[in-house]
Amino acid sequence: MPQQDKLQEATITANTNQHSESDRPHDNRYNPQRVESKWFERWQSDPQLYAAEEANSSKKKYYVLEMLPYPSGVLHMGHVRNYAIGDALARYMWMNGYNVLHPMGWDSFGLPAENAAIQNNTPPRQWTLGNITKMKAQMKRLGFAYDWSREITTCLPDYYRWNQWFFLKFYEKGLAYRKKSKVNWCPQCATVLANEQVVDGCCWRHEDTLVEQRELEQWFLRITKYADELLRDLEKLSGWPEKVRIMQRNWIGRSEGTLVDFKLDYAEDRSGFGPAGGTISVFTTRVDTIFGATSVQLAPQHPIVADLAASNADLRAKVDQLIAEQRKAKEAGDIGEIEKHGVPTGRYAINPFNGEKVPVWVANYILMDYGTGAIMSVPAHDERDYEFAKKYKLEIRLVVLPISNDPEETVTEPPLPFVAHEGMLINSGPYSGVECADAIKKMSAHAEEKGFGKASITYRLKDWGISRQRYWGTPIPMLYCEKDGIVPVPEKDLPVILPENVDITLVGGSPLGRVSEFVNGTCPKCGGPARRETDTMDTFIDSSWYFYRYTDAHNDRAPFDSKTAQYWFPIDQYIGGVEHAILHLIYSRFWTKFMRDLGLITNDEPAERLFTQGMVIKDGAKMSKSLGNVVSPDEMVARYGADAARLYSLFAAPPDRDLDWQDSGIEGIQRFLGRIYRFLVRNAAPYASVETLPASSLSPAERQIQRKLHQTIKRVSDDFQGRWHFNTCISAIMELVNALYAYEESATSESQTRSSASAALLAEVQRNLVLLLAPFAPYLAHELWEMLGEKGSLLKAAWPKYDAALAKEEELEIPVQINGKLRGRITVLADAPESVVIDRALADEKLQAAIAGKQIVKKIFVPGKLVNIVVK
RNA sequence: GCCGGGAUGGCGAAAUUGGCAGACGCAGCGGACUUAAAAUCCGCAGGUCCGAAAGGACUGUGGGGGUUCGAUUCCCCCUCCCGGCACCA
Repeated sequence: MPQQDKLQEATITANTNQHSESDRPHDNRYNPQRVESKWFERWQSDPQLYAAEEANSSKKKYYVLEMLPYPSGVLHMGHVRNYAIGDALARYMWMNGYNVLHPMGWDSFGLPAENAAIQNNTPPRQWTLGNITKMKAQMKRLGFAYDWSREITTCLPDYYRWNQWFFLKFYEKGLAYRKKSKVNWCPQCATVLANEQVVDGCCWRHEDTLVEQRELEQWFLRITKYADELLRDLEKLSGWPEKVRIMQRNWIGRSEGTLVDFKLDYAEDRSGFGPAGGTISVFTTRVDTIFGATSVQLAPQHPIVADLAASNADLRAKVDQLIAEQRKAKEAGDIGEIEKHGVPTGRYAINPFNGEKVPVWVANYILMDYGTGAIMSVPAHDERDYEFAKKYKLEIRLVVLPISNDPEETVTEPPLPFVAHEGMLINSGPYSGVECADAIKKMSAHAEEKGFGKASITYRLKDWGISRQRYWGTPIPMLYCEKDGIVPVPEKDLPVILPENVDITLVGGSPLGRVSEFVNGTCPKCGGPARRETDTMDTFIDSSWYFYRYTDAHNDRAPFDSKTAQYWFPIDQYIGGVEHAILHLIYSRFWTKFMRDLGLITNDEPAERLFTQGMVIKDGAKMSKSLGNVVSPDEMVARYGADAARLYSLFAAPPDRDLDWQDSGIEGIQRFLGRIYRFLVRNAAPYASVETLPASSLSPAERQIQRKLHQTIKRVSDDFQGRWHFNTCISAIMELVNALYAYEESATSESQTRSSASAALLAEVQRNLVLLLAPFAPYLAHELWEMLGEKGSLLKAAWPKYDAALAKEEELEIPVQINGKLRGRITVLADAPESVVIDRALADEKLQAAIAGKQIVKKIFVPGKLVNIVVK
């Protein structure tokens, strides 16, 4: 990747310790800066350290991926947490003998680079690449084990050319198309604004300039073609959080219903149809209630409304008012709370089921971008229609009655609106007496037979508009020729390079449109002049397939090699913020399905398992500059070390929950690391035997340490396999260290010389302690590994195994309850049978006193847990 | 409004299958070391009450009810907080 070489290699100013005496190898004070800078240097000198093996490796593969960051210039604590989780997992998998792929890259196109360019007069490319250099250095300093040889940078041509290649494939397959669509337009800037740049309906840069809605031709990707599969395959994603699957399901929003055509009635005025024609197609999930339809409601932007208003200035003004109300509500984010308004058009439409004429209205609560932008209004059986009909005194006609469980009972009129689906039709011509569900089927079939409608499925999901009138993005590889129309750039001419030195500070239209050498192209068909597409692609394109590129990052003939991707995919574990639950993760799934249909891959889904970590908050709020509660990772690393920063972000809360950052908490973690360090400085000894010491050769105190060790290995291993509560893993390791301190104190007070067994045990415990620590605090673990005299790589040292027999307690203190209340404790052998334990409990003096004079009703024994004596 | 998630000491949290609530850590208090402090090491610690103490009683996981020998955990109702979606026809 030649472009990568232009990036300055990370230069690091790891704080080297000023006190030179601390260069003594076994200074008994833990100095994170000394330890970390030493290992940092070593790790930098080995670029192959974290490299994944080739796809033909005989080892089992494991692909662990954290969402790639936008290179804003600084890492924040949310990143640290995300990457600490992934890094711990990657290291754990390495130690378990897997061929691990753990890559990192940069989602480096996007608006902030343009804003920075305008503010600081720095070209977007320079600004972005500079930020990448800074953040890469931060990541390296934090000790994350990435295979940097696979690094991808989406804003560089060797990556984005494949965006263009994919776009051509979408176009080829008819899945990329152009259509007119509304955009936010600031007349002052003469450019398009993203939704988040519209503040209170005005431009973010021109506070008193109202943003207009303009219709522009835009490129769309036909994600709706996959809507059904995207929905269906959610079932397969058992390794994804239920929350994310539900969010995606709602986002796709599949809705079964019926399309019904209402013809405009022109009996009185045959002056005719406008361009939109004379048919209003409505979508309804309740076609069974159509005999109760007493009006048709159109969205204010409906084309038929435009026709009707064309010759009616009064109507036009009222409709414009409705549009304004709707837009205002949408911007305020409460379209659901909008006060319903409507205006009658004065025209009528004909209900094809009964030939009835119903008035046609325009209403501000009808959305043009859902369904057909038109509904039939059934006030008796819909909340919204009811509210509207009450307000405008429209007819309310009951056509469904509840079904009584008791056939004898006379059915009374239900309170309105009656929206339940369980009911029976009345006043519905031939369908009276039919139950709702049945009626929907019959009436849909009837509509289709008669040619005025059909059963239909509507999705909330819309096609993906990918055009951005922006500079810093992937150029869309299309040409417009006077003669040949829209012509794709031939594959061999890719990439269409984003020009440099474009003045984006000027307002007025798309920046690329002002670069004549870019705009003026040649039609590949006729050789004549052609205008290049000047829009760029949405940056979500970049992140929709980047994880495939990691498997074969330097391929210059294809986005990646299919066989290689097949080896690595699906991603075994994907980790990122829940804020990407919908857009990024739905686009990624869509892209995967499209690539599968192209024959590039064989997997249906990109990621087997998904983990969404919680946010990092401070003082009860998300960290933000405006609140002044931002904690800087650099500062934490400088003060406490990378290990402490990482360990704390894992310790303070389970990874899936929000983490409340407390500066005092990280100090405690640093103390803990110091405790381990000092213990090993005092006790480090080479581990000679591979065999675990037999329990019989140990004293009770030693046996207790051995037991604690095996319990700790079990707890940490189980969590990696299961629920990922690293906070409890770390507390388990703390408990082990505390036990070692207690043991050390008791041992030194008892005798000055240690038995050979206890020396061997201590060596075994320390070695395993370092192994357990390795995924969480790699710097210190490596230092201690060396201190123990170990020669091999800690990264690939075998993860410790526990012995269930050694982990088992021999004696247990069991609580004894009387009527469920704790009344005493007895100590019994772990495997003591029920009779023995109950007898012991009953024999206990204190318990006898509590039972005295009462009758024992029941004795409950839960092995290893408790005894409960129920008395009267 | 709908869909998720959550509420446990002064604070972050733990309790993995209905079985000793508060592990581990922070802050706090006491002690050791020190001329002193920092650092370190050891100990105490949910609340209320009784007791000189050892110890004991009661109470306690947002609120109310239920199931159970036993509920932080299961069921019903309610309150508040966080996130997502929202006139979706």
